[in-house]
Amino acid sequence: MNTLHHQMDRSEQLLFLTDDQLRQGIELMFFAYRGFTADPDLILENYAYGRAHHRAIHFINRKPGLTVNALLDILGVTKQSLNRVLRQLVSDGLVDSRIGQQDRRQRNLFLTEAGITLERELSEAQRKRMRKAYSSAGVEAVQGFRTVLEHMIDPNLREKVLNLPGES
Amino acid sequence: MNTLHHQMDRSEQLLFLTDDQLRQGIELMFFAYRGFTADPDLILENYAYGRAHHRAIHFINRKPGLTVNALLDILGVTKQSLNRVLRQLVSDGLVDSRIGQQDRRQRNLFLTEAGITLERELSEAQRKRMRKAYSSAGVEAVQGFRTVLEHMIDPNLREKVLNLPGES
DNA sequence: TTGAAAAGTCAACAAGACTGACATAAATTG
DNA sequence: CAATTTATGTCAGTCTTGTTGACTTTTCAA
Repeated sequence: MNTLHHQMDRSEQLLFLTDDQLRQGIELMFFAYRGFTADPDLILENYAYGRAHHRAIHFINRKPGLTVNALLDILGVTKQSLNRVLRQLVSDGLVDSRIGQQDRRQRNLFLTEAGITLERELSEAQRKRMRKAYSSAGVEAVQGFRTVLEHMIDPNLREKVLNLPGES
Repeated sequence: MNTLHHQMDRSEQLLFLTDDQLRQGIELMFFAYRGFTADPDLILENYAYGRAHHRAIHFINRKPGLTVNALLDILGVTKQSLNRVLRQLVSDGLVDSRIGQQDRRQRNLFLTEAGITLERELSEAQRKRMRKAYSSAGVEAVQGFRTVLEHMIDPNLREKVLNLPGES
């Protein structure tokens, strides 16, 4: 019902999106995501950590001092789930949890020196793969990649997530 | 050490890839993958199935009659892990496991009518999101998206996986 | 015939999600 | 000020999906 192109809006007609082309995109996402997580996963094994730890470390590094609730919001997991990971990271000395200045109920999360070191090791590996993919694909491809991914994010989260920029 | 661009090859110099741009790509992958799996996940809940079931169903539909070993190879999990899922799907009447014609040790996997129905429901949802993203992004963006993702796949798997085309 | 391969199974374990219930401290509101 | 809400943390139990290791059956191939 897609191949005879009634019912398609203008942009879809321009693209001629067959189910087969869409399926290729779907599989590409599946296999690429596996590649995307492969390098950090290997590193994390040496520390007996998992992806959950990586994600926490990434976003704490990304927005130093963010609160637990803010992190929960970004990660989209329950506080019990995050807490397990966070407790480990704090007791292992990778994350520092400081009582909030304005609101003493809140906890502001920071990476310690050790935390920053691990974050760097993980993100170096991930950037290396991303850099290779970007380089092989070329400038225009990169822009296209970003645009499609942005549109794949849930509309509710899109704004929140794309406006995350903190540091640089 | 990336910002002062020594040590970069030609294509990287052309792209001017800062760590910050790469980090944006990384986060885009994270959030987009979440969107990518969100719709099927909702559907699967109604059947008390998970992503593992979805993946099996997807690739059995993709290459009807493929063997257990071939599926293991694609999915990259242990046979014990796959077997648990497969056993459910077979006993629930979604997958048919037939003794191999040439080699009777093998099992050829097929979707039943019910399996095809569920596959369609799942892939419709996923294609819908993919179609929207593609349409909003435009033709050139789609090509770029595909190119970058292809390069993000593990080099070992890349060939194997991109040459999967079976049906259409 | 002997050994290897394909598939299946049992058992135990771990990570990382979930729900539900409850506790504490601090802020906010009436 | 008292009552309520918010932010965080924790305990306990469950589920899915992955893992290792050991073992069996059937079948093919040398």
